Amino acid sequence: MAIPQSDEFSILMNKRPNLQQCTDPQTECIACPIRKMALFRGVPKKELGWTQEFRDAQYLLPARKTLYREGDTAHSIYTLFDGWIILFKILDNGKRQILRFVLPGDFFGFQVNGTGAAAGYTHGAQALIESTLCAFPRTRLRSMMEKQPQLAIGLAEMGMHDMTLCQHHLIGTGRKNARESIAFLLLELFYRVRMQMQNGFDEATNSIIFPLTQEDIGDAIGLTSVHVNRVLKEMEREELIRCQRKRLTILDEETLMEIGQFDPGMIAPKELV
Amino acid sequence: MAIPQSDEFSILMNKRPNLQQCTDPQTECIACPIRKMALFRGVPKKELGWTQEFRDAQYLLPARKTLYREGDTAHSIYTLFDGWIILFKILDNGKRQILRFVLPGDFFGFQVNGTGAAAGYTHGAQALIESTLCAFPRTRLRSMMEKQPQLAIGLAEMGMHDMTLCQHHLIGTGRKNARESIAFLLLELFYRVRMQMQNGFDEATNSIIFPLTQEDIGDAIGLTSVHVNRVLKEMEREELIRCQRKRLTILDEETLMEIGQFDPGMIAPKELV
DNA sequence: CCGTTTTATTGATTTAAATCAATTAACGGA
DNA sequence: TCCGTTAATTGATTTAAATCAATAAAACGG
Repeated sequence: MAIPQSDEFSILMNKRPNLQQCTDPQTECIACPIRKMALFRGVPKKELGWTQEFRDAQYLLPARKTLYREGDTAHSIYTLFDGWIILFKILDNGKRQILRFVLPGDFFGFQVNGTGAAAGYTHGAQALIESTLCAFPRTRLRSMMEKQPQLAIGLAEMGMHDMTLCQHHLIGTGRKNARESIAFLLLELFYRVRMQMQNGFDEATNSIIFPLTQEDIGDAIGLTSVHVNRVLKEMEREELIRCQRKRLTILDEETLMEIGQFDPGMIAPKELV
Repeated sequence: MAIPQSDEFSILMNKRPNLQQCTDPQTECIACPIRKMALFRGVPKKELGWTQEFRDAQYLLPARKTLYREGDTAHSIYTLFDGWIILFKILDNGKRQILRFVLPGDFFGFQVNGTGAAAGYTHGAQALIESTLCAFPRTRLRSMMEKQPQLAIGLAEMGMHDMTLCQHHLIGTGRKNARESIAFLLLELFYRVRMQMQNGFDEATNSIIFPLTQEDIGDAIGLTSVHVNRVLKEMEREELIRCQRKRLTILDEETLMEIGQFDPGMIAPKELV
């Protein structure tokens, strides 16, 4: 299947040196296995033909590479097809705050400052592991939504879900101690990977792929990597978790949920009505 | 002008004992002065007639009263017409995290767990000062959006704006110290009140109405009221601000912006495209 | 496989903010 | 205007987490 190269494509490739176009895209939108949880969840299958037209192309972003930086001109919005991406912001003092962990099916890149051609991303985006992205030109987003109101509703619903996660992170950094906050984050990511990543979860060992460094964890919840390490080590000594070799194993889910005040329902996707 | 009492009205009045219906609503939706920044921003004026039909009624919520608690059945979504409301969550340990400050024109009450009749609010809502609300029955939200896609786009845009604020709060609690975090919050609220509240801003003194207690400030950014007090006092000694008698005066905006790493553009309402 | 660069780990010390504890000031209602 | 309650203020002390510092262990790129 050939995907036509739009104008946006060449722009995108110039501006995003780390991207490689997928020569053999894995799916058409209509058959997309993650569609049910993604932006197009509410869009009837027969309508998905035109989604394909809007879509720019599928791209591959290698592990640890930057997709865009804060302030970069925002040409595209993205759906993550496969992989793991972080959105973050660097402060004046050099510290980094991770704003969001993007997993397959999640939609990102729509938060910008300014409008039209002057729109610039409010945050940076970087891959933790090799990731496959579907890119949609921003310029067509509004007409897409006008053509298919379900899309706007879907966008609002996803926004609501992201908001819930952001608020829980806020609670974590604001009103929980390191142990509680880390327990919550580990469980959140564990449940999300289990739901969203085809190959991320290993049922036999109750473990997930976990590409975060201890510094990443710290930057997500406002701690130093040193302190994250101490807390993780203690949790390992208590046989609550095992966190090694880019794999996170949950050994005592119940206790961990109590510590983190975590309930899977809290992070389940929401419907608007 | 008589507003018909819907079924939802009686439900609402039973479930929300603090609410009083406005006998003389201040405006029809079509003439609403805050519409331009609210949910109906994008809706053409000639279409606003039906908004009126969807709207339940206008209500008055006295100062310091609770509108709803976390877990309460979610019958309505709200637009704040006038006043000041906080959305918050109480943790197991009794601590409170303020999630959002709602100012006139803001839309809230749509974050729920569960669907349909089982939907319950994920957070509590309480008035800081006497507030006037427009209530819309949740059950009609989807049909409203299908009738008027602009509404869904507007909702997505407002969600994006709220998300930006939430992310900035996350940065504040996660990666800023008390002084920086407080400076940012004061400026954010100062700018928002100036933009959103007709009577909130006094140009002569460069001050705003500021009904937060020092405990509220602390609960918003993850500090104790004792520490908030010390930082505020120091800022007053430095002639950066004056914060007394429910009024906040900004004396040295420039320095304060530097301390808080604040830029008004960061919190400006965003457009989706 | 090997040198290089990141990450993880652990100990010693410091510090920003919490906690504990009183007072004083302001506010709201009778 | 008085009284009871809530909010603000200030000092003394403790503590969770940061910082500083030094290896050890993994991961990576040829």
